[in-house]
Amino acid sequence: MTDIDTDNSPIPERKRGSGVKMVYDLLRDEILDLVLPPGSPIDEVQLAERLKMSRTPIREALVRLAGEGLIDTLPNRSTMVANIDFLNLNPFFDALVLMYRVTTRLAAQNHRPEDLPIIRGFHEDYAAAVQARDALTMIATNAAFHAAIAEAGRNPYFTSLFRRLLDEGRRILRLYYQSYEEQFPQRFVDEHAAIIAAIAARDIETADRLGKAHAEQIVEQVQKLFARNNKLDIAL
Amino acid sequence: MTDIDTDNSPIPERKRGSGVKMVYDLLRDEILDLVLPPGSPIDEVQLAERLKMSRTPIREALVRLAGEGLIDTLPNRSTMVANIDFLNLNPFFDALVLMYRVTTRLAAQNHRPEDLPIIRGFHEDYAAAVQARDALTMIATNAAFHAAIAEAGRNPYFTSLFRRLLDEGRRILRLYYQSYEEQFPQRFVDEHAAIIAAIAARDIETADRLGKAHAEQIVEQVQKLFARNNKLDIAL
DNA sequence: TGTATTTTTCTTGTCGACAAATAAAATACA
DNA sequence: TGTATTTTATTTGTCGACAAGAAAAATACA
Repeated sequence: MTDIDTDNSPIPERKRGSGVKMVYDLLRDEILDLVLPPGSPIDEVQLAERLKMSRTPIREALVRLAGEGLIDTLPNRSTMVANIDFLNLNPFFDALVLMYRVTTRLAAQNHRPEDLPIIRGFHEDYAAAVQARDALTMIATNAAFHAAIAEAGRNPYFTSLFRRLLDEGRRILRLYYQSYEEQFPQRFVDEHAAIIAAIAARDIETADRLGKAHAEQIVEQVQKLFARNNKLDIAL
Repeated sequence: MTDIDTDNSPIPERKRGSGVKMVYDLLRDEILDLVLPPGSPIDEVQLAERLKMSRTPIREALVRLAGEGLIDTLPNRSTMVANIDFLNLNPFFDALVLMYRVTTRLAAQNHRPEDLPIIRGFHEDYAAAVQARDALTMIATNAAFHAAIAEAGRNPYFTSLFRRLLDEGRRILRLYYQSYEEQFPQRFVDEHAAIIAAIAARDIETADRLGKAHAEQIVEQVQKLFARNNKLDIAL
């Protein structure tokens, strides 16, 4: 082995403020896709070596992730990917259903014409993923679709909470879809279309009702997966 | 002026993890009490000198505060206390009213016996502040009272959003009470008592209704202050 | 005098190093 | 052999220093 890099390290330089964002995005994606499963230890030094930067920007990214509840930090000890409380998902479901409702309702009330193409774009991406039976893309595009609706509702407080819930939902769904290759039914695509129509028509009450029903469908679907999984666990 | 500290700097040492929390709490309090008004620049070096520590823990505290929306950071440039969008407080009011409702409802549903003494304690603190016509303590204890109710509701997603809204509310109220020495009416104390009763009785619907009415009262009160202030602004 | 360009200053972002706190390993002791 | 104590090792929290980026100041030019 020689001292000279095989690639002669041509461009090891990054732009000045990009380090933190790079680490943040990388870790966030790996956490949400369960590449880093809940409970995984996160080693600052190791990350620093891998990404060829000092610990400082990595530390800042970790602080931000901790603020969003994606990692847990034990003082003076280890830091690890946040666990999911599978024994009591009710608070999560409660918050998720309410935010589905509220953001859909507000989108019907406050959206601007330029919002609709964006929402429709994610809707089509989602439909394509359903067609292709690509569960992972379905999970991600579904979250993006509803996040876009929330943006159109123009309430940053609701939007930020909803994004956090959708992120957590990605982790939960990913956990079950990777083992069972389940898929969202076509029904969800149709419901998305109906939601878009209600928003475009500025029909607030219908949007509210559809948002709530859609959310409860999803919760029910997840709970079904859970029940089946628990039965299997017991059977084994 | 001599080089020797007047106090001989006897214990300049802090415990290891306490630096960040100290800075965070200090800045948070100063921001919420408008000691640092919206738009104030925050100088890392200056803070480091004042608190006799390096910039690293200060930076970490700033990252956390930015994550909570209390400060804004411009890349490679200044960082300053987050502004308040006075021209459009509707999203704030919408979110505030909904969280008042939801947290009060959930408290009626999920509280445990040990939660009630805590809630009643803040209730008494608030009543005392009203009696003493101490506007600042009223603002703070009112927020603490409702945060305690949210905790009893045991939904961390709602609680964290609600805390953020209550923080923002402290800033808004503080701005107006410091100029007009207005005060919350006795009515709010009575409403608080009724809310506690509904929670203790586990009367979910009543708690929901009272929480909503109480929130709308507060929003109306704030909007009244705004209207009066705007009239004065125009008159001047 | 007004505008464009260069220089300076000031603040932030990143780095490498060191010390404290904890966990793990090793040792002593019963 | 089992428990308590010391020692080692690993990881975090903090520090001081330096360089990049942008604003402000100074200069050049019309």
